[in-house]
Amino acid sequence: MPEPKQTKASPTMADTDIAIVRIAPETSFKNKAYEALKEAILKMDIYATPEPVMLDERALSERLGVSRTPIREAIAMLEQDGFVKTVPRRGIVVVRRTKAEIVDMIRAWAALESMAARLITTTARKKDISALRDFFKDFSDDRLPQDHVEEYSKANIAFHQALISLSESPVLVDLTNDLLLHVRGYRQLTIGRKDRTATSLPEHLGIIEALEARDTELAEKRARDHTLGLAAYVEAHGQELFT
Amino acid sequence: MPEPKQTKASPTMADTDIAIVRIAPETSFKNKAYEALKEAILKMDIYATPEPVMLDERALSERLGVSRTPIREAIAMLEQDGFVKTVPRRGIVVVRRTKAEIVDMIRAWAALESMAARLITTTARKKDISALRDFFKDFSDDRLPQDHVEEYSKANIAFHQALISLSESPVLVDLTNDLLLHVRGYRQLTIGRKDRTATSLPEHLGIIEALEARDTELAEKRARDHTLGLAAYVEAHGQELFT
DNA sequence: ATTACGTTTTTGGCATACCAAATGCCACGA
DNA sequence: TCGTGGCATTTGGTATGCCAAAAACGTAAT
Repeated sequence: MPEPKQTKASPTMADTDIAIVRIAPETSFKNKAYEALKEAILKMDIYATPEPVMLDERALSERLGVSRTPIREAIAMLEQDGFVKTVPRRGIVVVRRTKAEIVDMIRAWAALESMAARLITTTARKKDISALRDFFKDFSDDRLPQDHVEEYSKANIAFHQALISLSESPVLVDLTNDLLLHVRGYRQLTIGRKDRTATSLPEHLGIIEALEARDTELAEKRARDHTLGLAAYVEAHGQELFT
Repeated sequence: MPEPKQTKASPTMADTDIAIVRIAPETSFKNKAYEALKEAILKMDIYATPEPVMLDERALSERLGVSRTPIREAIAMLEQDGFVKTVPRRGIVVVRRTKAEIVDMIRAWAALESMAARLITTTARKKDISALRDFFKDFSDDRLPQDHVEEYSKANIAFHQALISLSESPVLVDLTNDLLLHVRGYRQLTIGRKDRTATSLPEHLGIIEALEARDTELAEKRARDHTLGLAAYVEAHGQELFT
């Protein structure tokens, strides 16, 4: 094995030469198809039509300009993610979550985020914690979140993702991101509701304060209760959305 | 190869006959390969050899008696699970987790389990909660867990899985099962350690008591702290295991 | 018109062939 | 001895073709 032996005083190749960046891995068609399909699925409003949304391998391979093989591998990956379900000899159906499933996911999210909050109180820098306020700097008493629901919704998601990231726990980050992807479609119509938006911002600030105070238990509790509140809200008011 | 074609059976078929159970879906080779490979990976001790463990598509397809196509689809799924990583033009490598990653996973597990405990206090039946003690009925002051580490380890895992199941939250169940699969390999050598085993059983009983008492906060705290204790233990003593 | 039944079409599952990049081996030459 | 270049091999990536199960369609009998 040609291991880079640093003591090798070879005249031909100095260790001090320009940085070679390992070239470009050039993602495979399989991964490209995966990304493309994932994005397409997340973009569409799955809960709009009553009939199940179906995918066709051959149609997809034609549209993406590749053969069925990488498409099928991408489908297999998406199925692992829980985005699609292929029924043998029937077709590939985009999975629709029930309200109960969404609520369940939000609860798991709450669990992970509260743990993130716990970790943050012991490891994150004050500067980074305080920076979380910036996500809401465009809102104030003069510019209420409930009057700019769409914009606030984006800031909201960005805040939560930044919060989790502060935990410096890749597992927590990845798991919550996955959950968020599933919840998001449903969420477009829920988190943005004015009635919840009003209480959202103060709760966020409360979480930040607890983090800054290094109050582990309080931060955990506030983070948990905030997201559990969303779960309860969806459970109570989600009926009008679908099913 | 000409398969013996089974001709369409009876001419008339009454709707009133026995319940047909949708036939057998007969899992595809793709899924069979997925299960087989997953089990094989979990069974082997990945942390035994210094060199990375590699898989070969063609060798696998030959051993399992199927073509490369379903094998590749199975590999794609395993990669989504994080069990393997395929490096283009290089090979498929079984992923080895670092101690830090294992600790991180255990923390996420703690988060999910504490949420499960929380839910259980509000929904589970007393009878089902109490039944959790049965997992440890073979242990007592006369038969200490630390004297039967292997056996206790199995009971331990079964207890945790049963606990999570009581939450009746499919998401929590699935997520923790996934995490457990990853931790398990590492875990064979950690959770079974005598020094931790001694304190494990009392903590479990403490969790059960809090659940029975419907003390949401206490149950959550005990469940969390118990598993976080394992994380701390691995972080402190896991060095001897690998890396 | 409706039902029964045979045919065609569609669709996912699987096998196979070929490609190109990465490696390894080995002969050749300084 | 050591490095160099090239050829054969290995390996994952992709394209294609065929198969059988199902659905879709069509047609004839009641």
